[in-house]
Amino acid sequence: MPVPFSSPDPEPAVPSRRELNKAATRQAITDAALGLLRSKGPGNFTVEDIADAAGISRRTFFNYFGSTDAALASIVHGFLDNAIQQLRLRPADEPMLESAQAALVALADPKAIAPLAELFTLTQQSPLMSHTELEAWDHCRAQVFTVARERLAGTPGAQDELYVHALAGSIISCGKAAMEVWFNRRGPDLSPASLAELRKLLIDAMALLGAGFNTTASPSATRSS
Amino acid sequence: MPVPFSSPDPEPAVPSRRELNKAATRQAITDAALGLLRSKGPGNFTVEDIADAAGISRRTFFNYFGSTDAALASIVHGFLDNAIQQLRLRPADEPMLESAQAALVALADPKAIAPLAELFTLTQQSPLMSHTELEAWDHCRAQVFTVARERLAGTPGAQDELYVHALAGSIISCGKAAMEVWFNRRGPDLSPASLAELRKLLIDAMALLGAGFNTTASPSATRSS
DNA sequence: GCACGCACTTACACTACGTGCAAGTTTGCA
DNA sequence: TGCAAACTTGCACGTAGTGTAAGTGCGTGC
Repeated sequence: MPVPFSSPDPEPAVPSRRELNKAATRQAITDAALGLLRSKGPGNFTVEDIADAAGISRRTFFNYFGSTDAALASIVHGFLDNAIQQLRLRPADEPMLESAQAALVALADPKAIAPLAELFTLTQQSPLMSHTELEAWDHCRAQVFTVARERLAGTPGAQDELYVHALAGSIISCGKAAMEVWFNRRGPDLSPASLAELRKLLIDAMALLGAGFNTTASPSATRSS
Repeated sequence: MPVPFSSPDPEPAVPSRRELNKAATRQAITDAALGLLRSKGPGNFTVEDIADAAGISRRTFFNYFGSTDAALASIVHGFLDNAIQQLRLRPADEPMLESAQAALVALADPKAIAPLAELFTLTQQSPLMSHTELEAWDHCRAQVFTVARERLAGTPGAQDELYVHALAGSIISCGKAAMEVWFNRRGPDLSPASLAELRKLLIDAMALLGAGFNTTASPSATRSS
């Protein structure tokens, strides 16, 4: 407490004590959940275990998350929300596929992807995570849909609901596909070479989509480095 | 019954009494679940309610399905399994997107789509169904992946895991998009005109995918009849 | 036709989930 | 300092889902 005045923190909209407490509790919960996932494996711990590890009551856990899955999926949500943020930063007149490519590549960074990679490797072999993870991706799809609809509002021939829905869904599917292939190949490897491969996979996936999956007409898309 | 011998039913591998009983119970459960969904709305009935309505014990319900959601999602599974069957019937040298188009259009038939349409309209406004429905679509995606991998085994430039994963995911996404747009527009309408529109949406969605979402280069894709 | 074995159903018990409620505690504000 | 709102907590309750052991119906070999 160096400053006697109101704002020791130069952040916008001065985060109040309450907000900081809530954020800390939230973080403590996800940390505890991830720790238990590491030590006991998926499905082998209860909400009470998480609450104890986080130093809160069982009831309070449910004030933050609806289930253990939801607590863990918040990691995926964090990553994908970040991706959406990147997507919104792209110029509005850029083609959607290029924007998606850029947003995803920006996220292929150790800092952002490390928790996701660990979560993925810890839950890969068990279908216990699938529920909420699928929901997280679908939530992201809905947000891509919103962004795409805003952008294409004035584009002739693309104002169709069908076009926007299909595009958003396909972008998400290709992003998922790239990540899945990467995890299958590299596991929890976060080395620069591995991340470079992820970036290439993401770019290639979007290129495939843009080329309509025509293998004959995609010069630099399907071959590895 | 023209034959006095063992098989009055010309089906393969004579379904035994046990199998018939199981199938009947399974059907009774899904019927009961759908009925309760109609009368009470999503989330307003329990497993015990379903079991009572189906004339079985609560425990037996769990011998067939893991949750109420799963019981209802079996309808979606039935539809999508049917679609996969149609897909497998297509000639192996046909382009995947055309096969998918054909398989989906073959399913745009009142008989096959009626239960799906009702389920969809009953659960549309509530997210209670999303879990298992997303899983059903993802299960279908995995099967499309398998079919695609088998087909493209010898195709040069397409042997990539990435290509097959991205293709399968995108096909599913576009199929979902077409159905979603159709339900949003038509609700539970199963008239020939409505089904014709669904077929058109499915065809258009696959065409969009095949054209790489290039609006400029898709002559007959995005306009309604 | 009869009895044995297996598949299936059922009741019971138990753990864990998720939520409403009515306290108690902390924070923001006058 | 004192009050109000936000937040945490313990308690109670209904429901989900599973292990187990006993009962019932079906297929099979004798």
